Amino acid sequence: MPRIVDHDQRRRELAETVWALVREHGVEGVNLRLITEHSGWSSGAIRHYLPHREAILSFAAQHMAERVGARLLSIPRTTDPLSDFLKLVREVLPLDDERRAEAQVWLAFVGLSLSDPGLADTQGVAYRALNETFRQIFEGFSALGWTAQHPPAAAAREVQALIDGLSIHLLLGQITPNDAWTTLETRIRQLIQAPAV
Amino acid sequence: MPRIVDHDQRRRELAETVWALVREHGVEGVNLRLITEHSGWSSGAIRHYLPHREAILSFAAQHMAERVGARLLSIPRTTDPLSDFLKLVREVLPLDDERRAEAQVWLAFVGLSLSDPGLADTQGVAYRALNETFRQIFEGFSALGWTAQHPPAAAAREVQALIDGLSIHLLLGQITPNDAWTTLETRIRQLIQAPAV
Amino acid sequence: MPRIVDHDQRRRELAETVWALVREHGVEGVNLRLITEHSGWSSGAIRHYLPHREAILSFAAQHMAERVGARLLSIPRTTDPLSDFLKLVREVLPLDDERRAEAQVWLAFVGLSLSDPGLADTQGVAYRALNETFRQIFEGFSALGWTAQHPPAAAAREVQALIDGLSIHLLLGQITPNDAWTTLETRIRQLIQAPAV
Amino acid sequence: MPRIVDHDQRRRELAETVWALVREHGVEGVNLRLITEHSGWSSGAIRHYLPHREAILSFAAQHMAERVGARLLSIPRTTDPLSDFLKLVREVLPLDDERRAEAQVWLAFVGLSLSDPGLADTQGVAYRALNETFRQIFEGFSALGWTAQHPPAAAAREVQALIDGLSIHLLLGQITPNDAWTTLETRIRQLIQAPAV
DNA sequence: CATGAATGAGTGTTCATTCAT
DNA sequence: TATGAATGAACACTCATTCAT
Repeated sequence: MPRIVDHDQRRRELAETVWALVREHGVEGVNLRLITEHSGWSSGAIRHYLPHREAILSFAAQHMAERVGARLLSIPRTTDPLSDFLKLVREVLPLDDERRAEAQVWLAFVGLSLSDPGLADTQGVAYRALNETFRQIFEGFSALGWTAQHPPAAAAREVQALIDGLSIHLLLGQITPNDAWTTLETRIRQLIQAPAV
Repeated sequence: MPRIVDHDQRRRELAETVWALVREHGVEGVNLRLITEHSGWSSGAIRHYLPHREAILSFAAQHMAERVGARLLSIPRTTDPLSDFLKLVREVLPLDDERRAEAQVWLAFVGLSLSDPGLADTQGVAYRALNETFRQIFEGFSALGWTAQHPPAAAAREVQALIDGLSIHLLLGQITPNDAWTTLETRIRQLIQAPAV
Repeated sequence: MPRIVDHDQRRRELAETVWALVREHGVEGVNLRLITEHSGWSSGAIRHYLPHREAILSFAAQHMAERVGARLLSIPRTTDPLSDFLKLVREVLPLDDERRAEAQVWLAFVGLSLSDPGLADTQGVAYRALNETFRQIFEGFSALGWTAQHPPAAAAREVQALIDGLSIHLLLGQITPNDAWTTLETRIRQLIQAPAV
Repeated sequence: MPRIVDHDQRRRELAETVWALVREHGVEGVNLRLITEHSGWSSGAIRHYLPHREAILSFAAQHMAERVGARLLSIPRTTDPLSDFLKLVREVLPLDDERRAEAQVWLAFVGLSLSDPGLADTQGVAYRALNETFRQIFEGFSALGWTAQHPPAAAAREVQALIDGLSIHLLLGQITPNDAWTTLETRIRQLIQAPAV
């Protein structure tokens, strides 16, 4: 009997190699030679798990979205929902190196997804997942009477746009992590205000 | 006697071909064969004006930024500065087909600029030019006493992030032009409020 | 205790899969992946019976020749030798779908055998076996005084060439089964004529 | 101005290299590396004239058919039509090395054409061109009253099948050039008989 | 200025074969 | 016996770039 292999585990391992290469060379700069060299696998072995380049990149993009999503879910809830929300938002902004790496991969794939319907799907799913999360949170605040004038969907939309816009500017090195965070936090605190007792 | 040719005019003509190709094939999908076929020029002729692929793409990105910048400058000033500002902001959001095309090119290049220092420069210049424009406008409002609590730089930063984030979501087809504009306009009107007399 | 397996039976089963694939993809289009998929065997299992691709193809060609030969031998003899001969000849012309499939495999291998000595051997053996059969038959007619002027060997040669030529033209779709059969039958009836009493 | 090149001349030159390689390695054994090595051209140069492997092989097959056709047309007519016809037929049988080489290429392509519609077309055209030539010749004999019982179309069909069958057997080394020629000549002389005066 | 022929390294992908299990 | 993971050379093809004309 041949060795038994967890195909999905292998794919996830490979995705991490791909992320690193995407950061360094851009998505289109990632080729199979680089992947074989950095992953230590032969091209044939890779093919067992992901049949071609497109599948490799697509899986890497998808797995990245899943990883971020999973991390958001793992944030513990406290008795302070505003603080919880700020913590969650902090998880997606590229304020430190790890998150910056993730965002680089995200932006590289977003740029490509404009002319690649497959990647566009992946990006769409990721957008909607986060949007839904935000909307539910704002509905929670709304139920508490904490968001006077903003409909939850509009607030979710605005915060998400602000996050993605600030992310780009952070990645381009045009704003500092501090400014980005202040901008976002200030706006969120405006949107969500506990009613005076 | 060599024919007299306006090199820069030629380059600009070429850039328009490149934009169209970037939209259809993505930046990395643009190759010289496509450019020769769609521009009607031979590869050798192209070489006279832009020596290699990188220069072609870089010029196309730069010229795009300049075109948008020029359009913003051409907006006439009226006696209603808020309305002027909203008009200006509308010019950069991808709400119609023309602007959408521009934004596609922009985002394609942004995605690439993460792993390409040359393009990153171009994007940085474009960012700072717009940021400066916004800041000056907000300073104008500030001088009028129309922006109570927001420092001009912070307001400019926020609006610019909102624009770029909404642009991405528009390009990805995740929000409607209407929602995008409402989100942006509402926020700008919050930031800029004429003091009660 | 190892399972007892009839190796030759397995090989013959495999050959039938290979024939089908040869018809659809051409000899060179047949690869191990296709064979594993269509035979339901793993590549390792195949290897037990036929060590490599060349052996697989060679066996398939050989087994095809044997199958045709066996069918010819199984034709019952009657008291009418001319009719028997015509029946035999009908068995090798690709006039119906089954025989057409056989002939396709034959021709595919013939085309290859020009640059593959191993296959050429197989084709040579098949040629000589049929030639011998034909010669003996013509010698029979000769003994009966039914073939006035044609030496048996020459007649065998001509009929065999006619069969193979017509087969190619049938396979290429350039003549109809009817025309092919008429051509062959007419010629055979000329070659073999019962003497007037 | 770049060097001016006769594309078709180049293609014909290339075809000769391809023929030699087909003879040695079989059609499927011909790869671009071999072609570049034996033609002395770079792969890119080849691409200028024939865009991919399929086009190279297809052109080689087609050009071979055209070459044989042209040679048949160049045979001078004499006052002895039977002798002319025998001369023409000799031109297509692989009796000497040059014609043998041609026939090898032909057979290799025929074998492939069964699973390749494009090549099948080429082979069909070649078949019909020769068939038409033969039929017209037999009609000429018929008009002279030299072919008593055989309809021209049937005679053409038979001779063509005989030629192709004998060609295969010659290529497979199963008959001698002498036997092949005797078989064919004898049969043709039977089909075409000047009426007794 | 302009052409397009020519280069050849580099790409993704295929595939027969090996071999640990 | 049998599996299928793993190998890596080979393949057709692409492409930015060079350069003689």
